[in-house]
Amino acid sequence: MTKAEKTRNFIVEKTAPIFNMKGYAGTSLNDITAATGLTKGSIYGNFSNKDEVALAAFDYNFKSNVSKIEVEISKQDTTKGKLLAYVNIYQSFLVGGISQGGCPILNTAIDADDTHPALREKVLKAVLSWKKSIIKLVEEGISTEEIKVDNNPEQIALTVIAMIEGGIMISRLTNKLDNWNLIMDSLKKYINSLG
Amino acid sequence: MTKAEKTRNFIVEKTAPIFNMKGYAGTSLNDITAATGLTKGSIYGNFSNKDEVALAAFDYNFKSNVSKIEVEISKQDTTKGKLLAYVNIYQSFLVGGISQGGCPILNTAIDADDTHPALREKVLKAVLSWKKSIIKLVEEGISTEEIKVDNNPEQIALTVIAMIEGGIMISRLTNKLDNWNLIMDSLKKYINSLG
DNA sequence: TCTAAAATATACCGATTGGTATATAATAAA
DNA sequence: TTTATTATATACCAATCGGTATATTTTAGA
Repeated sequence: MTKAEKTRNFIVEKTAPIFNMKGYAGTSLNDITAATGLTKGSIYGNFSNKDEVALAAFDYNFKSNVSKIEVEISKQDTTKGKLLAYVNIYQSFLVGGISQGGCPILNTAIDADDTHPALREKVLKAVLSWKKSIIKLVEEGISTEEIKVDNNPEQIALTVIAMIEGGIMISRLTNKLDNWNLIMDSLKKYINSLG
Repeated sequence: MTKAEKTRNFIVEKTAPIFNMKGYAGTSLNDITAATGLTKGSIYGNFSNKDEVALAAFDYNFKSNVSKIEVEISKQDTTKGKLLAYVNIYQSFLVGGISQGGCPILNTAIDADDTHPALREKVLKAVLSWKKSIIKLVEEGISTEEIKVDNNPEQIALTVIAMIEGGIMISRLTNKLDNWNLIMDSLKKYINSLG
């Protein structure tokens, strides 16, 4: 890893939580230099513009998210167990957790939806990939007869994602873990009703 | 209504969709003057700063939301019917609808959560008031035995809100009404399972 | 219709925005 | 250790940011 690569990673790591909290328009180059201790010259020596930093920051936030999910999912050996694992993982977004500022998918989706096509495209792919992995999980559950055949895997995936992301929004806004627990209890009942 | 009051309302009406789409940091005073056709002098003659415009814009977005909800809810005479009415109302956020740019509660919650305490406080109150009105609805349903007694009204309220807001995020991002319909089908089943 | 008050427009302010040209410093190969 | 290259810092740019003092216009009451 060259010096530039190290610096690039360093910049991304330091700015990822800022972009997640303040959004694209709300994060200035001054924020970036302050968080890294570097100067503009160094930032622009490693990225061509603010957009590139923001895109790399989202990739970083999402990937560190995915890797944590894969670890937790692999610990479970049933489909329901794997689906329920999401609850614990995303709870970490509320109590400080992985990415400061809540779920990067939710934050970036809302931030970029009407303003930043390139960033929007990245979040879209992230959601579709999340959806796809849940669908795969459910289909495996159906084939092992753990999940009833009459279920629609895509509907399950979308419902799980909606409840988690909606739950994060409410619980972060109200700052009440109780709210999260109540919503996730509904999600657990939903998952348990599938088979 | 004085001239100033008219102008104030006019500014709020014209800027509300912009704040909803671009967020607080993403909306500039130039956006405000462009949308209204007025000058900075006129804006600052009616508002003391950008914050005040943003706060008024959220109030406007939320209130026009609430008034539409009240109309639709009052058309229904059962608790389940009233709860299901939310689905149709919030669907209008997807197809252009009331406020351009999606649900102002979701957008502003994500936008202001870590950045704008005053705006955050307003969204918080909006969500709590929404939650409260659903709880009231459910409690009425319990008293008329339409809803089973063993249900937790607060949990129902939080679950409904989470599914709607999560559903809006996904459906707006993917730009697929099918996704919304699938999530709302889950919500309908959930509501119908309550009694 | 005249006039005082209210409302809007003009012209400006310093600060900050994203970005760049160039000088300096650090790095790694010879 | 010298040197070419790479990487970072400095100093600057025009444009835009939110905001304001003041001039001009519009409004409404006498």
